Amino acid sequence: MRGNLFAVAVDLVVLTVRQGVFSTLLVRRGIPPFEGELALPGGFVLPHEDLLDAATRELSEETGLSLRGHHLEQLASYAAPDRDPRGRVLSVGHLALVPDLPEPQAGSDAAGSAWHPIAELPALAFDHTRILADGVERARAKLEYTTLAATFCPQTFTVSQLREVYEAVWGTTLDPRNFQRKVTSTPGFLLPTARTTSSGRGRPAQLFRRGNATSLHPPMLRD
Amino acid sequence: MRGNLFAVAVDLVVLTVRQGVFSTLLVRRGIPPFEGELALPGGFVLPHEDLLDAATRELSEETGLSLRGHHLEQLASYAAPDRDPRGRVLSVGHLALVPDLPEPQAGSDAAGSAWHPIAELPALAFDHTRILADGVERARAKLEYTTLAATFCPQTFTVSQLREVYEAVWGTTLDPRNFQRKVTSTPGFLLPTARTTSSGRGRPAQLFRRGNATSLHPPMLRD
DNA sequence: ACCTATTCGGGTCGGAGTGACGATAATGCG
DNA sequence: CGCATTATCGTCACTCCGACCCGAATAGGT
Repeated sequence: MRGNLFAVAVDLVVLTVRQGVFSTLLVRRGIPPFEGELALPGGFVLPHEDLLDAATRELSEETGLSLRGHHLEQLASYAAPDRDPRGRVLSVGHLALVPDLPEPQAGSDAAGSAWHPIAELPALAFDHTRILADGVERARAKLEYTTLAATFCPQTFTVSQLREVYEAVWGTTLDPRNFQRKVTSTPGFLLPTARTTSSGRGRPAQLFRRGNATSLHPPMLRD
Repeated sequence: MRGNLFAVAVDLVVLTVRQGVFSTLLVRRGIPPFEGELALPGGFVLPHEDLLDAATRELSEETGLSLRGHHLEQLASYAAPDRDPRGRVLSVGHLALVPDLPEPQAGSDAAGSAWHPIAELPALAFDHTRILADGVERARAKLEYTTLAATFCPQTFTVSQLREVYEAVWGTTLDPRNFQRKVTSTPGFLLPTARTTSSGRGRPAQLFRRGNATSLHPPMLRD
């Protein structure tokens, strides 16, 4: 085997919708390079570790958040020769879609971590701005033809909450009646439960659970 | 930087349609491990090389084929700890879609290379069967909502040739009249030229060139 | 108790897109 | 010349979507 060796890292684009705002999780770097700057959570893969395991572990170490039961997929790999001043580092970007989680805790290599709205993003370390943009675009596209929007919702949720997820992620507004017809007529998207949304004004809404369906045919149209 | 170093390789899923048969390019390995077995073309990334450059170079070295002007995109990374008996190797899979190219030539590290129909695939070295399956599925999905089917065609082609691409890749049959209506009514998919398909039986067909459109809204439906 | 704002959710209507399929045009072949 | 073959246009019914109306069910104010 030739001797051209790389360090391999994983970086995570963790997306959520909190209080109607499409947001991502960023850490403030506690060590060089880019010390003190914002970056995606992530770190180096261990010698006998798989990529998804490394992503889960690094997120837990840096923010205290667990991805158990949540959506996690590989995004793409980034390996420009000069993307890391320390040397040749290939980073495998990952995308996680989670419901509104608790506030993150500071951990190893990170001076702190917090949720940031996608709409008002600061500059990030390394090429993380590009990785984040790719993750956001992947998430926006996947809402069109999959049922992944429900992964942004709590375990039971209303049609309106699901609609607000689409509106937050896409930055659009959707007609509530047409949206309701679309999602309730898709078999396996929503499982009905007892209606108990006494909170808020207006007529109480029925609560649903995620169904088994994963794809959406025909797709939901973005505007 | 921690000392957990990987060798990084690129592997290529090169897909084409030749004589109506959906096919891929495989090499017979000339060196261990898996010497003598079939594998995807690919090899290690050089110290200052980008991933797409490495993919283009490796394909040229192993088969003599050039990807200039053809579609090439990153597919996914594969990094299971035991995927290569030589040690820790991360491979970045790539997907290339090309028209009917000349027969490949044998090159470095390869005892020979040839086109193989997707429908009757032998077992491949490493985890290349999985990488190939991911590439094939990506290609099939992309024909639905992009105009990439035209990248399988020569520079000028008829609507029937384009339809045969869809039929070969999807393994289905499509109604010629509805297909014609769909592709000719999509702005920017096909650019008309002079009609000259005197070859073959039946009424001569108009020749088209690829247009500037990249996405297909609404998508082409697979069956 | 009543009205009103608000939200949920069922329904209608027209247009775009598609599948199924008929009809016509333009060639090669016997 | 007849006929098979292929390309291309056209028709019709159906589905799905966007725009919109209206009733149903609650909270809050008076």
